[in-house]
Amino acid sequence: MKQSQLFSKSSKKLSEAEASKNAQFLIRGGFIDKSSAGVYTLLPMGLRVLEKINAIIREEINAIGGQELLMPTLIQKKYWEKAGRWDVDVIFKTSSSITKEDKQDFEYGLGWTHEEVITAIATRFINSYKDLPKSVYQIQTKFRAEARPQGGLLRGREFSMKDLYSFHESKKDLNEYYEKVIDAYHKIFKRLSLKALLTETGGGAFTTERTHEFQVLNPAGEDTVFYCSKCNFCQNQEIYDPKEHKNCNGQIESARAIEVGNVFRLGTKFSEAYSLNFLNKQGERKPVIMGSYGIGPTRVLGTIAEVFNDEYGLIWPDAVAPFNVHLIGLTGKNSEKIEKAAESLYEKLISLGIEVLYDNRDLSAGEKLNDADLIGIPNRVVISEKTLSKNKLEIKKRNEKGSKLVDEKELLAMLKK
RNA sequence: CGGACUGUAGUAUAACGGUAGUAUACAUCCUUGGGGUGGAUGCGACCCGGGUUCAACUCCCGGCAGUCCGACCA
Repeated sequence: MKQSQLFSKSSKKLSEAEASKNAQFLIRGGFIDKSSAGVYTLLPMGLRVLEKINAIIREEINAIGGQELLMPTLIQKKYWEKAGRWDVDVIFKTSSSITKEDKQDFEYGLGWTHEEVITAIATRFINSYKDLPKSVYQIQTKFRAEARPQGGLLRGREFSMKDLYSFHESKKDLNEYYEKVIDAYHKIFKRLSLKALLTETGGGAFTTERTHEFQVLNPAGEDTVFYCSKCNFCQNQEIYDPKEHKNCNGQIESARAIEVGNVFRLGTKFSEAYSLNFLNKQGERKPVIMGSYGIGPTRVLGTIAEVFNDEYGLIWPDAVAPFNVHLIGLTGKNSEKIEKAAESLYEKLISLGIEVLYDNRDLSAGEKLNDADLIGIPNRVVISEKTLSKNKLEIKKRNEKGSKLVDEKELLAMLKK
């Protein structure tokens, strides 16, 4: 991608009112654009990052047998009513009926979660113990009428969500799958370079049992967790009980944290509301036992931006960076020569399958270098009069201080790693 | 949803009851050429509705929108 052709531009200043770091850097860098409170456009570069996050999530969820599907966003009133979730604060409702005569049939709520829809669908396909277990997921935009969106991408009214639902014949089978999902989530967050603590918390309205969420320690988080510096003990403030920290002499500390994922044992709440039953081996009719598991990719994007940055801008981890290489031609007096060299390196990197953002704009060195810091691509490669005269290239890692002069061969070897 | 504050060029900001200023971005030109180079010219704005007034971007009321604090948060 040539930077001169990029749809977005970076900007130097942003309203001081925009408090969160992730919003500041993502908006300034041209990754997202704020449309209204809690509602954002993902600009081309932001979408590239999001798609990389999604790809990692898909790989790991597919690996535990999740099958991807896509449910509707417009969900009729009757679905919500069955489980008693039509009159909730967070639901966005269509403001008026489509036809005056047939009002009832045309009331919709925008999907803020999909337990009701997936359960209704499953009644068509799950009838026997032979049909179990099953698990399906989607990555879709969710809508929630949050009273106060805040923290940039951390809490929005419209956001993307990977929601996975599983169906089981027994509690035991659910519990086994629950552990598998926890494993998969650990892998996902590790690949995303996020240190996510498996945290015990309450079950909300679903269940009196404990459930789990994945929390990334960060001051921008809305939750407070208590965790042990030695063992895996970690509890949300909501349920924290120091007596439960046993067999370990580690110190308990508390910190703010961002919830990037959660796992729930739904039990039979929805299967009973929707008569999702199956016949077991003995021919007995039983409600299907369900689980639901969420990760918010846009919130993950915001979290990564919130965690990986310095005073100059973002520092993307390799796995999700919008590009691998930011190639900069510092054109000057000999601009033709430099442009030519940069252009040919650009073509070469592309032919090798390396994702490159090539800054071919006619700007001063300072502007280009500052922009590179703001955008935060992991490898910065500079071609200039100085490097050209030595027949070398300069490479600098965004997360390291010094730069190196190397020849093309060495550069390619470094990038292949 | 309660409380506080704020709405001015694409963006960020200033002043003023009477001609709306600056920076940046953008356009053209000159200059500079490894950390937002310097300069010239140009383009471009008072959230909406009502009220007070000779006159409202400015004061008052209502709406809408935003930010922050709190409550809420599968």
